[in-house]
Parts: sequence; structure tokens; C-alpha cells
Amino acid sequence: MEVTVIQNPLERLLGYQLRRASAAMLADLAEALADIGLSVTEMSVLMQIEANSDITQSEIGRILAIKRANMAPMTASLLERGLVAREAADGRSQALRLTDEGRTACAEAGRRIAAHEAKFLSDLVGAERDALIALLSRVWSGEQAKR
Amino acid sequence: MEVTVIQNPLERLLGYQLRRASAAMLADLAEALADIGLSVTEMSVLMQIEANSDITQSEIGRILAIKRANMAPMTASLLERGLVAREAADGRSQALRLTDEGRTACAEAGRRIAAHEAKFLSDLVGAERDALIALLSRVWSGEQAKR
DNA sequence: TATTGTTATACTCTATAACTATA
DNA sequence: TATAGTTATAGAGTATAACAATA
Repeated sequence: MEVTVIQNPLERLLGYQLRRASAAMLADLAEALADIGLSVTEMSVLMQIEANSDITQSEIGRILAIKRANMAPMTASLLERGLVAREAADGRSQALRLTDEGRTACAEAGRRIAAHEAKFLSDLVGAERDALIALLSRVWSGEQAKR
Repeated sequence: MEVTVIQNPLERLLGYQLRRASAAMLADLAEALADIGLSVTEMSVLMQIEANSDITQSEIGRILAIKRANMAPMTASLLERGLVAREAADGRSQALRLTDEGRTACAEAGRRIAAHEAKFLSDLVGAERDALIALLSRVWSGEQAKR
């Protein structure tokens, strides 16, 4: 009897493993945030504002690698939904802050993120987890150096 | 003097590190393959055919998590460009094989991938590299179990 | 002049739905 | 009926270019 075993030549590549692992976590997180009406990117933006009050949308874009042009409609949507407020700062800059509603959404998102992360890290001990994250950080250290 | 240190609260999350590391490698690989006219996805498909002659496009889609509907135009393009040939197999299935030109492109892509991977893995010793890839594989083991 | 924010637009990926052909 | 392949299409996400407002 003849058996053809299908093998995937990409499996030993770091880039491939990163892509698949990243996509799997992204899909799970998107699902976890869906019913509070936040996309993963929107949640990321809210968390930047929470941690850095009065940050500008351009700065958030630089941190998260989102182009200025793409930050505009996202910021507009968060303002319109009452999650974020802004006021004039320097030049054309607008300082962003969370509203009470934004803080509430952020807190709920934080709990869901913690559960989501725990699900994927459950069989790693703390040291392995830290080592993995440190290794990943080195993978894109070139990007980080640009800032 | 007042200094505001901007900090990124996402930095300690596995999901975030995966996304950034994956995006960095993907962009680098896309650039490395650009002048041989292959996208990263096209290269991935060619390598599946090289490693598994007479595979069908549906099977490739299952391995790489590409929907059948999205495999169709990609296969058509690879056929049209003379990189892949096909012949009727079972039912509506079409067995795919690399042409000589496809094999040549695949070999060149393989060399570029090796250089690209080495660039990102250069400061990891072999054991670290293997451990990292094994850890990543566990991150999306849920997806793999579905196959 | 350099930076911020905005608009328009295009391209790639990805997703669903509907259809045909074959076992 | 289940599977393979195709087509059309819609939605993200991301890219560039051009413009106005401000230091």
C-alpha cells in the first residue's frame, strides 16, 4: 500500500512560524474583543492613550507603525463613539485622552487580553514566556531602532 | 525640567511581539523576493508543490490556510507565467507540478530565504533558534490540530 | 521648512456566497 | 451528497500623494 506523506517545507522557517502563530493569536483576540465593539487595532490605540495621556495620534502611529493617513479615520471613529476626547496642543497637534467610557472599555479589554494571553501561554512557565518575548523583541529590533 | 517618557503597554504581550516580529520578517522577505517577481505567498505555494509533486491547489490551501476561492487566481497566475503545470487527476482535482522554470525560480527563492532567515537569526545559537521555532509551533498548535 | 492632521485613492489579503463539474 | 475549482464581490489593512494649518 502506497502512502504519500505531505510535508511542509516551510515549517522549519522562523518567518513562517511567526506568521502562523501571529495570525492565530490575532484571530483569537479579534474574537475576544468583537462583542465590546473594538478591533484589535482600536484597542491598541486606546491602550497607548491610557498609558500616555495627552499623546498625539501621530505619536501613536509611530509607536504602532500605523501611517498618519490611516490614524485619521480611526481617531475620528474613537472620538465619535465617545471613547476618546481631544484638545488643541502645540501647533496642529491634538492631545488625546480617554473619556470615562474609554477607560471602562480599556479596562474590559485589558481583562480579555489577559485571558487571551494566558490561553496561549498556559503551558509555558514564566521563564519560558519571558525568554520567548525577549527573543521576539530581538527579531524586530531593527524596526525599534528606527524610533 | 520635565520629561515625559512614552511607554508602550503592549510590549509585554506575546501577541503584540508576534505581530511586530512577523511583520518585520514579512516585509524583509517580500523585498528579497520582489525582483524575481514572486510574492511571499506565491513562493510558499511553489515550495509546497516542489516538496509534494502532484498536490492539488485545495490541499495547498489547507496547509497554508488559504481559502479555495483565493487559491484559484493565484494558481491561474502561476500557470500563465509558466512556473507550474497541471493535469487532470481524480474528479475535478488537478495535479500540480513545477515546470523547469518553476524549479529554477524555487531554487533562487530558496537561496534568498536562507539569507533572509540567517539575517534575523544571526545572533541566536542553533539551540535557541530551534527552541524559538518549537515554541512558536506550540502557539498555533490549535490550528495545526484541525488538519 | 518641517510637522500634524485630513482626504482621496489604490492595492493586497482575506472572507462569503453561488455556481459548475465530478466522484 | 461531498469535494474541487471558479467567479464575483465585499471588507479589512495598508500604501502613496496632495493639501491646509501651524510652528
